[in-house]
Amino acid sequence: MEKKGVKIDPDFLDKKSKEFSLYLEKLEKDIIQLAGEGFNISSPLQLSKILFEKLALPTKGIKKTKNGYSTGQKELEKLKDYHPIIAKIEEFREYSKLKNTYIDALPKLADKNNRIHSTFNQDITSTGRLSSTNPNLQNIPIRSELGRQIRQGFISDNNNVIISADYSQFELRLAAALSNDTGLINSFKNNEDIHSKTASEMFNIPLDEVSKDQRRAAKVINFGVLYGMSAHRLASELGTNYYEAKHFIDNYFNSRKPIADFIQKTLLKAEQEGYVETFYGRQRPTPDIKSSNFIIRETAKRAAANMPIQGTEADLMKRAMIKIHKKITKTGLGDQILQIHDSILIESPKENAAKIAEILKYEMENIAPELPINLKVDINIGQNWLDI
DNA sequence: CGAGTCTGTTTG
DNA sequence: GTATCAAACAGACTCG
Repeated sequence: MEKKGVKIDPDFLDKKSKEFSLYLEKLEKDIIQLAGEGFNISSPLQLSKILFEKLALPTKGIKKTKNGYSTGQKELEKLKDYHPIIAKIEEFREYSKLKNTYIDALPKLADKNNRIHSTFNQDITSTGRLSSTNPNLQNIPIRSELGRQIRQGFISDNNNVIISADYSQFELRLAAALSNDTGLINSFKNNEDIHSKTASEMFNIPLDEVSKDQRRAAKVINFGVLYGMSAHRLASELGTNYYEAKHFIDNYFNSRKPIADFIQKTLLKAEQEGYVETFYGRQRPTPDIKSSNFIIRETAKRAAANMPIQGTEADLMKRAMIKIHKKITKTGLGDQILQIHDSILIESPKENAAKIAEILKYEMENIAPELPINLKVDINIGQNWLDI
């Protein structure tokens, strides 16, 4: 992946850069106007003074940092109704982040063939995942519509296509497998909507009576509570009160006994053995589990509960990548160009795409027959990273 | 002036 | 009373 690199479209990114520049200038003008004086919008310290001293916006419920009131996204959201400058600042942050970190940075790193060669570190993370640096190609935007467009700047070479293979619900499937939660395992086997299923069990109602909000709550819980999300944060994410959130969490663990037991077992191991491990034996030491400091100790517990699942995912991905190298690269069909934790990207001549798709799906879905879970892989094919 | 920290934003 | 895990990076800022 490092040697092959991934091709970008510098003309596309240059065009985007100019668009963004124009709009940022306009935003900056508007913000200065609303503030009544010039200042560096990118400086949280200066911005904080403008918002909370000059404009005297309410500070009730605003988090403090070392240097004053916080201007983070969450805090700005609370101020939105008090002043039109807030929305502009949020927009300024979004556009400048995308321009500075991606649109302008990526073309500088390309070689003469317009390919970017990231470094994939194999000995950095505490769970066994890869990490990507210079540039980090594992955090290219996708969640916001504006940011997602940047993916159009990642393209295949002439006559080639990009093929993506993503594990569906990787984390939850691994949690089900490692805890041997037969109910959850069967739900996956039957291809059920897992968030709706969770909601129906949590709220003790039939599957077809699950409301949109109930499904949304179950989804947040499926991703967060597994690793120790507090009732407090769950309440703020769902917009409900603390007691209801606490009730949700209790219900969740009551209806997912095997997962609750698995977490307990993992924590006990961390305390007694001083480490936790993946299904295949990759270890992470857990010295902080015995810390006398509550915050450090509780943080260590959450990290310990998370590691076997995230780490087993990482083990499986690495095993899959080796298999794919053997079946796809060594046979001359195509090259791996990126790995993003639960997802692999291949570049190949377009006439090989169908064959590669078939190999990817089969090899990745059958990478761990020893685990009591069926893995599911989604394949997409396109000319650029936005279309897949 | 360079190294390191802080704040804030991006991803799985 | 404390509270989701795992990463990288830009720009501002501080320190020696």
